[in-house]
Amino acid sequence: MEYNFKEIENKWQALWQERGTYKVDVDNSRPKFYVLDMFPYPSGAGLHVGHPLGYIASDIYSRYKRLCSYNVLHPMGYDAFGLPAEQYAIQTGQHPAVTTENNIARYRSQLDKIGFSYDWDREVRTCDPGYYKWTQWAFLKMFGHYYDRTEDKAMPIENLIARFEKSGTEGVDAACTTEMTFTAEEWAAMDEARREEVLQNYRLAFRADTMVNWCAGLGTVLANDEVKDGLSVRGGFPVEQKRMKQWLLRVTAYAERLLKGLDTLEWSDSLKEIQRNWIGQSTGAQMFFDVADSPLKLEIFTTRPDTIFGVTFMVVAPEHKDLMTLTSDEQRAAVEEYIEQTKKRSERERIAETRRVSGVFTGSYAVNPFTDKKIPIYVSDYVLAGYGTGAIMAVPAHDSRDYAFAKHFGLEIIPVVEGGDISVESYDAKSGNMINSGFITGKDVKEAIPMMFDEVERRGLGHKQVNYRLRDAIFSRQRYWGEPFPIYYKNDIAYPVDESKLPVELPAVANFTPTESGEPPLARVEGWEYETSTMPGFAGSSAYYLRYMDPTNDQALVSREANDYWRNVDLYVGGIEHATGHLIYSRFWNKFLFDLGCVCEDEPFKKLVNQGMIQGRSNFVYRIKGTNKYVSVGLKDQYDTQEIHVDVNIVKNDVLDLDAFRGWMPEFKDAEFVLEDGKYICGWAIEKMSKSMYNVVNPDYIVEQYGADTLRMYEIFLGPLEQSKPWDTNGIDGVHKFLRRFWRMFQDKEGGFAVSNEAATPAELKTLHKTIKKVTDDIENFSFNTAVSAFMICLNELGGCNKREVLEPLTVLIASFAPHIAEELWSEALGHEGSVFDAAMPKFNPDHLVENSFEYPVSVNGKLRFKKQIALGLSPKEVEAEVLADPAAEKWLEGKPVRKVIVVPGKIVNIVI
RNA sequence: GCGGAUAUGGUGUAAUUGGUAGCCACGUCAGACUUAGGAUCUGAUGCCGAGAGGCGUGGGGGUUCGAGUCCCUUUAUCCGCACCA
Repeated sequence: MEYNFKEIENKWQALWQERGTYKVDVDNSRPKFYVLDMFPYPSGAGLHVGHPLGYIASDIYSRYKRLCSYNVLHPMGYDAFGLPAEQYAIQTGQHPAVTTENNIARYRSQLDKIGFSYDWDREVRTCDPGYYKWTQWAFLKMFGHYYDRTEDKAMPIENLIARFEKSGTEGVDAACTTEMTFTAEEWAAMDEARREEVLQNYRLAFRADTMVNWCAGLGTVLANDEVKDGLSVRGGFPVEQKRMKQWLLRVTAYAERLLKGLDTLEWSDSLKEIQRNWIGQSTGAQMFFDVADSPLKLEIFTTRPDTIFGVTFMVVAPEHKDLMTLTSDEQRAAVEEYIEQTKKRSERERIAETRRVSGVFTGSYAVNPFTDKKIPIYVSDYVLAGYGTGAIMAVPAHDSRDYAFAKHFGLEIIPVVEGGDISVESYDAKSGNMINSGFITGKDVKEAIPMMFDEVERRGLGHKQVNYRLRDAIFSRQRYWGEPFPIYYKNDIAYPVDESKLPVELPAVANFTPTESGEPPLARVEGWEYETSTMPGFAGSSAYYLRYMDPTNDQALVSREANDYWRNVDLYVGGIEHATGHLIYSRFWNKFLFDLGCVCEDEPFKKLVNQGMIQGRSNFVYRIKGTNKYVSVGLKDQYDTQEIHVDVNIVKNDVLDLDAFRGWMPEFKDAEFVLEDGKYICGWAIEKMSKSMYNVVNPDYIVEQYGADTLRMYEIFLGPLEQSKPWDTNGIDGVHKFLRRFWRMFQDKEGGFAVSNEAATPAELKTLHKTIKKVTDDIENFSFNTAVSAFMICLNELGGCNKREVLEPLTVLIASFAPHIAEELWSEALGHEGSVFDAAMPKFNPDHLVENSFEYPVSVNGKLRFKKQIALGLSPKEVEAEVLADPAAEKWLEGKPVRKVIVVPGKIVNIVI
């Protein structure tokens, strides 16, 4: 009986569905384990062979945990709202609701073919009203809360109002956009509009007039993580800075907790580092500089208060709030022109011209509080309005940007730290002795910094301050395909929709295209009485892992019972591209819900594994220029050729199928070839997998040709999970061959299933238990590629062994990787009823590994070494004699039977007991 | 510029974590069987050399009895941040 993977896979996929094999529920008698994949955007292109890698890895782990008798939650859903889905709809001229539905159906059929263990009863779609009700609900909660720094958590906005009524801002320490001070009387005197304006300064979801990333190509604003190098991540359209009134989430309120929480997570160091950089914490001093002949004080932020004796000028950002006040009449025209110029420069230009020095003197002077010298105040766009206070104290001797600026404008440069040569360049290092610096002269920089913090505070010049690079997330999009805001307006005051009225459903419209002006599509809907922007893509994906726990609950996002049991995600598998987007927002969202007492864990994703990207491997043919003749790669240098991508599906092991090539496209119909060794060998290169490079491999095709089990095992056999690597269909035969061999082990010579009940030999048991140990260790370490190797070694060693005692545990062991074949063999060849996944993971028994090596202490040449055993220039026999005569070794070996002493000449000693 | 990662045969990779580098596959070569096939099985396969032997983990240095692994330095590639004070 041949290994008919098609029949087996269809049979078991149907049976799993019929029996509800992967359905899970809260079961307090068993420990839970939650394995989550980052749910996909159902794009129009469908899955290519790279997409399922992470799903396969998490599926292996889920099945393994289940075999270890955990109650495993392993759900799947669709991130269906947002730009990608909408862009696809616009491109194809169909309604996003229709394309989304179609794309989901296609994804589902592709996923089903691979044989995943998802509990599809728990599927969520972010575009379902029943789902986005809870996205809107969370938004309302954020609207109704502020972040209290004293309590270090989110608190109801009513508490803040009560405090304002009682004592104004006195004693209030809350996260806000701009610091405010007012009394209870002043609060009482405010009208409703003014009060709401004040509250928006504190709400965790708030509306503000701020500089935003405006993308005309997409017709919407974007969050910082959706912009890269001045271009939109989706579509690559230019992005400009524009002042607009937008909804934002006060993510910055959680900056410190987001940073600290990282230490508790089992994430890769590189991913944690990306998040740390994104949050960008820096400790420094917030200080006030007096402005000469003015009541104004200039507030700055610096991480190097030690260099204050070297401050020779100040710089403010073009958008600085006090700039016009600082500007003298003589300089007014020049400054105004500079501001105008800055506005015109796009984000891209600013990035491109990073090192170009520009700026204008404001006409005012500040006073250096430590030297009492008058120093000029400049405006320049190298100072950013959005970071710190939008103003800096410039220390040209020790900051390369200040240095360039000082050189350009001929300003004084005073060195205050020893080291470097400031006639050539600034000395930026944070080490060396202070010079020219009054009371800190002679101190090291590391000592001087804390001394200056103290001195600044003692003199009342300012205080120590922690700053973050992280910005509040822009939360509105001028697009159609997203969650509507549960907000309506009266006299431009925002009011929340009552919770009982949720969800506010997205209206069906015929025209959903964005507009150039930024007027959202919903503004065209007659009778639409709510906010016309919609929420961004990350809104729906921020709490989906909670919804899987209790997907149909219409009373709560997740019930207390379900959340108490499933808690948070034990293993999260997905791409690293979400490091600064989804993975920050989700953590923020979860921490907020945690503060409210809605969820029981502070962090959503305990362990996270980033699968590497699977790239394409393109093939090329070489056309001799001006002809229809193609030359094999080894001979191409003898001709003047042109490289042409050729479909990888008509190439096998880099050998071109000539007939298939002639039939591929009309222009190749009469192609002629210059062969080498009778073959046409193609060139190859690693590139992104994309249609235009003809290197896309569809998983459906692989499943058709080799079966899902082969696809699953081959994907992970390609290399380490976390590493990026190219897909190469060559080589898949090795894995397929392995599965066929495994299948044949259960058969007799006539080809019928027959397993022997004969007892296994010690050698067979040794192989089996070595494999159990290796494979379970490898799964725990996500080293799936080496686990597959271990299976292959196992079969090589077992030869034709067909004993039940060996095959039965092997079948369970392999079931996580190749579930279909395991199920079939489990029931048909081994005669079990029910699923192999109701069995238990085979237990490793070290007794079967007869030979064990141990380290032991030994003295050689008078030196006692405990770590490893060393023999210097001795023959094996001499070492053996010496080792056995060694009192330390003797003591260590006491009572242990010595089987063998292994000596690698002159090098190693191992004792086998 | 700052931060992170990677570098091993023709190819993908492995290495008990400092102990005989190249496991397992692909490919290639040779052989067996054969209904001639993209089936199955067996063997060989890092490089140089006829051989003994020598050389070999991007380059250079170091620690060590011993380094793919640790340290310093350098190069290349990829990723993240980027005028962040």
